Amino acid sequence: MEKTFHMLLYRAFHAQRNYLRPFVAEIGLGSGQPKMIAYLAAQGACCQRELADYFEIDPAAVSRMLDSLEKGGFLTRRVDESNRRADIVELTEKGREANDAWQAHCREMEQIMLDGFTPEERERFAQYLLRVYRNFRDPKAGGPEKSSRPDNGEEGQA
Amino acid sequence: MEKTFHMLLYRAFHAQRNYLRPFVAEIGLGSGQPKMIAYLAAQGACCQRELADYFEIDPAAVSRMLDSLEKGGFLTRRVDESNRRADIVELTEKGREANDAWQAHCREMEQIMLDGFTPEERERFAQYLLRVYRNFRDPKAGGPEKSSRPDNGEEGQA
DNA sequence: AGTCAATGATTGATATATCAACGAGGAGGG
DNA sequence: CCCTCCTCGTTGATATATCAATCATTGACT
Repeated sequence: MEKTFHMLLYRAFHAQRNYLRPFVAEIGLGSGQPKMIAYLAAQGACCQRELADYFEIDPAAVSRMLDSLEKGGFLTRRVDESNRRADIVELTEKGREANDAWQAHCREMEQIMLDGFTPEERERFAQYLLRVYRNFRDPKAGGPEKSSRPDNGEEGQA
Repeated sequence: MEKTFHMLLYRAFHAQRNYLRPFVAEIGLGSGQPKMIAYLAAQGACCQRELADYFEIDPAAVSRMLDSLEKGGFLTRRVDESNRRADIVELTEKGREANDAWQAHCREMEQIMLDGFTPEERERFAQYLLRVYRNFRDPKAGGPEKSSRPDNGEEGQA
């Protein structure tokens, strides 16, 4: 059990999340919020649907996280006048500062987690993770056909 | 942003979780419950503290998940007479059957996610994930040590 | 023994996620 | 023009997770 990939991925992911938790709290964010401000800092203003699509989470989760971030002054929401269903979400200066602090912790974390990895190993590791992600997105369907995974769009977002 | 290890790990982990979700629901379990019954099936009866320690989650989360599993008839709880603070948690037959179904889905998932990986690549990938986990558990404490060689197969952790 | 700290489990408050249902706005076909 | 369908966002119900506080039991020290 300990050596299944399911468990190995669980351990690595949880260790990462547990490492970051105190830093995220110190910045004044909730555990799922840094990725929102990171996307907004990197890609600029966007609608909530784009955030939900990019991180593959439910739009409802985005809605509630942005409520909290907006109340905390990290971002603003305003109606998109060219499509009045959508909101335009944009970072404030406070949001950008929070992102800078978070990125610094992420860089430090990457040094710790990859300690002892050669550049070649880092590259291979990144490729392995990406291949796993792509295998889930585009399964080979070689065996029994499962129709539970309808086609989901393009791969080259952002 | 897309190519940070933080994001790559997030993508791989989420894809795995999203793949498993419909199967877990079909078995009649919640998203965090399969790992509980998997541990109990593999290691035998234990107390709740042991589950919390093994999966590195809060004992409160274990308590509530076991409430649900007990109510669903997947396991039983009884007081440990040799330490009346602790409960002994043990799978029922229904719990073992649920685990069998879950393990089957896990094996199928591993085939999908590692499609195209050679045996050597699988082994390297597993070692990389394990090294990341161990780097988080035992950080090098800041020193510029270049010669760490953590690829020994032994692990005396826990 | 009697006090006090540590341990195992539970409960409450809150954040993150899902799904389902809804309201509001927009796009096309009668 | 109006009706239908689709999209974007929100809200409610529920599951998983955290932290903090509590209760009961155990163990250790005086």
